[in-house]
Order: sequence, then structure tokens, then C-alpha cells
Amino acid sequence: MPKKKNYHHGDLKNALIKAGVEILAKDGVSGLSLRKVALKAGVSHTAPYSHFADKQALIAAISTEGFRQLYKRVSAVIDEYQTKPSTQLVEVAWAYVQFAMDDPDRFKVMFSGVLEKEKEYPEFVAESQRSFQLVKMIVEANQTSGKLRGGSSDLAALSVWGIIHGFVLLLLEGQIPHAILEQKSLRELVEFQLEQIMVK
Amino acid sequence: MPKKKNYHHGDLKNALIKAGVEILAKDGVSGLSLRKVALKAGVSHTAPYSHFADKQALIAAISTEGFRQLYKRVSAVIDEYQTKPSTQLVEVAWAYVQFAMDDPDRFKVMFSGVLEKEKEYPEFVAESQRSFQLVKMIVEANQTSGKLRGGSSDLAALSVWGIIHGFVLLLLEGQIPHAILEQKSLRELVEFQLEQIMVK
DNA sequence: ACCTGAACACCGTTCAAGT
DNA sequence: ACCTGAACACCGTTCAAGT
Repeated sequence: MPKKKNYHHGDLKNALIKAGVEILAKDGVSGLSLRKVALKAGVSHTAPYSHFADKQALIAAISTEGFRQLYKRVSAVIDEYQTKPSTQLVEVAWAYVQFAMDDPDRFKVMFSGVLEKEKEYPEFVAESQRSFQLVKMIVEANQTSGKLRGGSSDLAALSVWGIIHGFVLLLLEGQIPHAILEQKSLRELVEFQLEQIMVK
Repeated sequence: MPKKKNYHHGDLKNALIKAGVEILAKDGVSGLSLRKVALKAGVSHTAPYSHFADKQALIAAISTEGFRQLYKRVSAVIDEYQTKPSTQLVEVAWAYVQFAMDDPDRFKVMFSGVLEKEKEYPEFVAESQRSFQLVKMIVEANQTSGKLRGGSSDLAALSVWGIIHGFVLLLLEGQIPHAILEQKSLRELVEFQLEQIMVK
């Protein structure tokens, strides 16, 4: 069955998500249109409405898929460095920075309010919370080993995430002073950020 | 001179910025269109092009104006709490959180990559750096008094900013767990975030 | 159930023209 | 110098219709 004429895929839904990710990487957030996505997937510009309620729903799906990949990546890092919690923390932070830099516009979609009413997309909420749980686990391990201060692990995880996320934001927007970037490698900067919050 | 017929303002440029801020507050980032801004200012939809190269340039102007106000607000707080660097830090962080909550969509425009090539808007760059210098000053005072660890004040300021900004992002997107918000006030949460990074 | 094509309202931007 | 109105290409979304 090489050509079904026009009806196209068995799985248009995922094909649309994939097309969206590609357009995002090429044309950026402002270049992502439903019509371009449909064209890239080889269907009419109204076909996406058979699978997504609107553009926001497609964006939610792209973000959700992004969180799934981030989860996988962070999980792998955690498994790889099981011996030392503090090493896990550094490596996970580093993986996060790399994830952001691999595909800055997808990262922006996931974290910067391009998706407008995330509460209405339970899958997105579930997947992002799942990733946060991973951070929380590592933070708890570091609290136990004395490398991070005690107290609510939710809040402590928030601090750790914030310190790295803030760094990534400035990095992606090119707002880290040149002088700093010439002095230290990205990896060293990430480590410095974490040192600020870790117990000596 | 009550009515100049159609030519309207003496200062359309600022009227457009003001209209933009109002639409942003009412309709959000996705509701901000150049045509609506023009309509609100009482001019034709092409009039803005006499003052701004394109939509991005208007957004840059709105953001720049936002940074000016943030600078003013933070300056006032610094003046008010001149006695103790650690108090200054807490109060400035608190002012930042309040600034974000006063007008979430303007905050989003300022910090979340809605403005796409900020490098091309020197006024924006200058004004945002000016605000960062303020943070740096307070951080240096806290390093001197031993409340923050030593090392590059640029990087330390980045850590402090990141920890608060990350918190604000989750707050604005409603991603802070209910359980946490019921237990502690926003103010207490901000203080907790800073305690994570300050020397006991 | 899944997809198409016409249609509608709205958008950013350009351009020739008016004062 | 500042503004208008017509025009263009592009967009999200709806709907009746086709398979």
C-alpha cells in the first residue's frame, strides 16, 4: 500500500507534532503556524483540527513531548551517576543546560508561557510534574548527605531549579556578559551556580 | 487648539507605548496587535510605522519602559533600607515579585523572549543592564558583610536573580503546589528562597 | 472517523498619496 | 515629518461537504 491518494498517514497526530518541532527549530516560536505544520505533514490546513482542538492544543502536545524527552535524559543521567548525590546534581543541571541549548525554541515553548492555559492540558501538567519529582529526589538525596540545607524539599528543589533555569534564560538570550564567557566554560559556570547553594 | 482634525497627538509615540501596555494588561501577549494599539490611540493602523520600524520595535519600547519602572522601584527600595544589606536584598526581591504580579504579561514580554532580537535594541539592552547593576551592588554589599559567599559578583548576582526569577516564573504559571501556598505566604516563600543562598 | 475547500475575520507590512 | 487608505500575503478557525 504505497499511496492511499490523499488521506495520508496512519498517525497524522504524531506526524503533526514532529512537523511542529521541526518548524520550531527552523523558524522559531513566531514562525510556528498551524498552516505550515499541516503543509509540512502533507495535509490540508484544516486537517489538524481533526486531532487538536486548536493551535494551543498542538503547542501543548509539543511541550508534553518535550518534557517526556527531558525526563528520559535526566533519568539516564541519574542512573549513570548513582554513587554520589552531589555529582548527580551537577550532571543533571548540566544535562538541563544542554537540553535547552539543543533546541532553544522548544525550550522556550515549554517554559516561557507560550502555552497559555497549561492547566487545561492535564498531560502537560502531569509530565512537567513528573520531571520536577526527579529534581526533588536528587535534592532530597543531597539534603540527606548534608550537601543541601534541610527544610521543605519542594522549596529546596524550586531553589535549585530556579538557579539553573535563570542561568539558562540569560544564556539563551545572550545576556551573559562576554567577559564572563571568555573566562569560564559553560560547564564551569553551571558548577559555580550550584556551589552558591551547596553546603561547603 | 482643541481639535487638529485627524493628525492627533503631539506625542503619538508615547501614546502608542501606553496603549500597548494597556492592551497587554487586558488581552495578554497573544492579544497584543499593532492594529489594536493604533485603534486605541485613535490613529490609522499604519500610523505606528511612522514611529516604530515594526511590531518588535514597539515591543522593545514597551519592555524598555518596563525596565525603567522596575529600576525606579528597586532604587526606591534600596534607599528605604540603607541600613542593612541583607534587608535590602530581601526587600528588593520582594519588590521584584510584586512588580511581576502587578502586570504579569508585561513581565512576560520583558523576560521571556517575546522580544526576539533584543541585541538590536540598544536602549533595551542598556536599561536591562542598568537594573542588573543594581542587583550586583546589593550582592556585593552582602558579600562584604559576609551574608553571601565571595567570588565573581556578576555570577553571584546571577544566582540571586535566578533563584527569585525561577520562583516568579512558577508562580505566574500557577505551578507552585497548592499545599505550599496554603502553608506559607508569598513573602515567606521569597524569604525561604533567599535563605537557601545566604550564609547562616 | 478523518479529511478537503471555501469562507470569514484578523493580522503585519508596503506603498503611493495626502497635509 | 506625520498620517491615511488600499492592497498583499499570511494567519486561526468554522462549516458544509466528501470518503
